[in-house]
Amino acid sequence: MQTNNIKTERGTDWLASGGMRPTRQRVALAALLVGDGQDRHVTAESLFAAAKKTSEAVSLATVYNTLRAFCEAGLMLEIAVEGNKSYFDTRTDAHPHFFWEETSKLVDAPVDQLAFARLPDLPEGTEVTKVDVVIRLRRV
Amino acid sequence: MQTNNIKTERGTDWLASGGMRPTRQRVALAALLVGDGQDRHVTAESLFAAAKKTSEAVSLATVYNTLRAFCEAGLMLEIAVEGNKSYFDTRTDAHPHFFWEETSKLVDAPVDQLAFARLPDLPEGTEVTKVDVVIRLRRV
DNA sequence: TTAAGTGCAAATTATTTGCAGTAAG
DNA sequence: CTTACTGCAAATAATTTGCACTTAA
Repeated sequence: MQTNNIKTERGTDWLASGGMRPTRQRVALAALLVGDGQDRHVTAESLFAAAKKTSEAVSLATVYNTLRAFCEAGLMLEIAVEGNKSYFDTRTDAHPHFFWEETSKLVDAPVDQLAFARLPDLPEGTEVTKVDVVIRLRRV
Repeated sequence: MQTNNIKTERGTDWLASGGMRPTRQRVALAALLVGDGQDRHVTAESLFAAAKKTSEAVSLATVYNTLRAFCEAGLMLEIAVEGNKSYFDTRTDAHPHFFWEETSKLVDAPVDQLAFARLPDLPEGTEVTKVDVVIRLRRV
């Protein structure tokens, strides 16, 4: 199938850009994550469920280990929005998030629409590694 | 001891302001949390450890249940900074946090020093419940 | 060939819950 | 008294790890 070839190719390129060996499992997960060129937010469980639906299933432990590996390779970022489960984002530049509390859904917010007029003075001897902004939403 | 009476009294008042019955365990935890009038950030484990050092020990399960109850009563807020453990803050107004990644320490950042020039437009049919800002720090 | 990657099941960590006993109003 | 609270131990949820097997380079 042509479509899948393209997705696989995108995934393989993405892996290569992080210096990662294209194993069968990684290629399958990468195709799910970046195959359509869109940014994606997943939990280990949600990605595991998505993989199970394809012809290339991957074990849950490998999904966990692979997401960690993608983060270490700089291909993904981990985001803390709930105290109990980890979210992973394929977009790696600094940007804010919308989070629906009712459905636990996480999406990107437009980065160009966020601007700080002022950030708090940093404590002595520290520097910022990252500023996380999570805008929590409720249906109205 | 006079000091402890004051701490206990502050804790009891705080419980009352949330409409909570002042049981022995709650009073002990409240004294640790708000006894000196300062805002405090704890995890269930850190509060459990602090309680164990006093003459009024509390079981770990009760620490968990009580922190949850304090949040439901509006006396504390839960903050997500790491995907694996929950932090609880005695300060309940909207304010940013500093988080030391090396030590997993969480503290308040001065709220008056934070200002948004612009926030992203919200998706249709939603309203903001809360905007979380976590400034992650590294020792330099 | 060989170091890296994978999958299972068992281990760990954080947290919740069932239930019998205890205490506050 | 009576209902809410507590503590333990067992249950659950999310995640990691040990180890034998497999595979990309």
